[in-house]
Amino acid sequence: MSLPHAILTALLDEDLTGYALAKQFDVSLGFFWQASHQQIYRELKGLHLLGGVNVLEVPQHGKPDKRVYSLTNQGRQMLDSWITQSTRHRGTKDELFIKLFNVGSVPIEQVTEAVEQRQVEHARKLELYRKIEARNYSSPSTLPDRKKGVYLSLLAGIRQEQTAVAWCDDALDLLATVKP
Amino acid sequence: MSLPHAILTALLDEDLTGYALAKQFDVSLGFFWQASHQQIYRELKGLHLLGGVNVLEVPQHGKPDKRVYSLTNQGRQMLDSWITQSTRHRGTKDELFIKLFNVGSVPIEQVTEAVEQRQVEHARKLELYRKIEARNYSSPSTLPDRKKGVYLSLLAGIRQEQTAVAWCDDALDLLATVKP
DNA sequence: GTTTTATATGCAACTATTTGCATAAAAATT
DNA sequence: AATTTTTATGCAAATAGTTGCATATAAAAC
Repeated sequence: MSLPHAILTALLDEDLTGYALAKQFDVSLGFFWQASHQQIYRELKGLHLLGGVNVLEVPQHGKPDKRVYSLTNQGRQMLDSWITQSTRHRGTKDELFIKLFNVGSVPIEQVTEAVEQRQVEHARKLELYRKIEARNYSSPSTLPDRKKGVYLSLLAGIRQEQTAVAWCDDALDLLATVKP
Repeated sequence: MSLPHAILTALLDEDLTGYALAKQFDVSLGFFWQASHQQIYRELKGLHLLGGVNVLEVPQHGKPDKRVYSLTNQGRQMLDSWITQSTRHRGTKDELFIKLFNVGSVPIEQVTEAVEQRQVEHARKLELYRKIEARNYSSPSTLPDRKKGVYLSLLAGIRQEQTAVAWCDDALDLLATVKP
């Protein structure tokens, strides 16, 4: 039930094609709610049927016609009423912890390797988030209201990744004491 | 592809019925990989077909027969080979951030409320984790190898929740500056 | 005494998500 | 000149996960 609203949210600031939405998801909202282009195209169709978005078909030569989607008033209302509904929280779902639960029963090197790889991923993401922060949110005290939520999301991402990187360090230390 | 391995992992230390597995998931592995009892019963059937688990049918009066599952050598091998496979990392998927991306376009009270509720959830989980820590992991330096991974998972949980609770504080501060 | 909770299993239907495939041309790179 | 990437759309199938239902008893709480 969230993807449609994520799409409507992405359309708040600009009109976008399905393709552009997918790209957008890769660099901002997608940090917190990923979606493939197939999913997005499917949902856009659904949202159009429900009247949440308008389509403007822009003919192109050779390529398939561009379909530029924009938010309707009804789409805005959908967001408004969705916001009031209870936010459901999915717990963590992470294979890495299942692997950790196997420590002592399986070869330790593989688990250690998994944690090392994970640390690299977290470090990369942290670096990326920090770059975005430096570029767009260097003075958070003067942010316009419209950007405060996005900034807070980024901040959550940064702290999550920091915590994760630090935990990987400690985990690797303790895993090093496990007999093979 | 993870739930079967989560189940095999839970069977490492003790034989369990589907029902007991579901309960187990609610208090340990399930902090990091939740599953409903319907899912678990379904997967157990599949694992039995694949030879990963044995079943012992224990007749009972009135209630349906108890089916106690135990790990087979093949099940152990499944875990061994799964451990070597690359760990895939699902990014965050959290509605709350979609709501935050709406700040400035929707009534702010609702978003604030969502963050407040979330903070309560995180605080509750943190408290629970700490209790478990105090009860079972008070001296992490003398832990047997078999428990080190579980402890590290718990530690990750604790740090995640701490980070989240603190972030909620800061988020509420900034959201308080948004005009309604 | 009645209601609720815990034990114990499972099917069926629905919703959500992922993966694989398919097309087609412009633009950029090698 | 040839290859790769980017733009742009979408179907179909498979996998995963949720929700609703169904059954049935014992034990505990009210």
